[in-house]
Amino acid sequence: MDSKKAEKISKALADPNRLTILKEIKKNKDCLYCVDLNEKINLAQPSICHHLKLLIDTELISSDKDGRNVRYSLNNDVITDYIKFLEGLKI
Amino acid sequence: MDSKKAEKISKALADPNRLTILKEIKKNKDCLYCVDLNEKINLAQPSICHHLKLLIDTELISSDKDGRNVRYSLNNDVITDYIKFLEGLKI
DNA sequence: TTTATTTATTGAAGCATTTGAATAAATCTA
DNA sequence: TAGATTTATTCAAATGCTTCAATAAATAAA
Repeated sequence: MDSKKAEKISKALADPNRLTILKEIKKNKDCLYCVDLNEKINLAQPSICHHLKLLIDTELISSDKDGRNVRYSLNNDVITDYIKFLEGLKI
Repeated sequence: MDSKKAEKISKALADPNRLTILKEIKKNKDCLYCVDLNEKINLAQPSICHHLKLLIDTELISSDKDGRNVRYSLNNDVITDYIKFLEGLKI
């Protein structure tokens, strides 16, 4: 992973609501519908949608259309690559 | 490491110039003077100072006064803790 | 087909971050 | 001590990010 990608992922992780979304996805065993987040996060629906889009852009999560819902899941491998980048910063 | 701290570190890592500073510290074997950065980074001195302060605030780096210079060094343990937080996000 | 539900988009307000000029503070050197 | 060098601070402009109201689009249910 290059610096540009790491910068984008860092930016995606630099928001309390987006971290909450990631933790909720984990809590729901890698499967979460957008509508469930409206109950968990104190934000208007377009704001949640905006954060989800940002997480998808960085490929931290993926989306799967399921009827009129969308199911979100975590991309472990992207986090793993990001961790490798961070290990590379260490002395 | 709690979410609040992880969020701050993410924010600190979410800037190309700050990532460059960290990489330069590594390149200089965990020992870098501020004045050296002026040659490496295309920013005015107050801007570099601002970024360094931010990295110090998150404890990603430490500063040691050395005469009229300041020596910056990396805190591996904070990166390690941040990585542990990220591992905790994975499924 | 009509209505309800879920998600996405647009646009604007409010807030935070980045940047550098000006300047101050600290310390080294002559 | 006077001048040079290095780092820090203040403040304002420019830019970017977060948020939500309004609205659209897509699909399910009645």
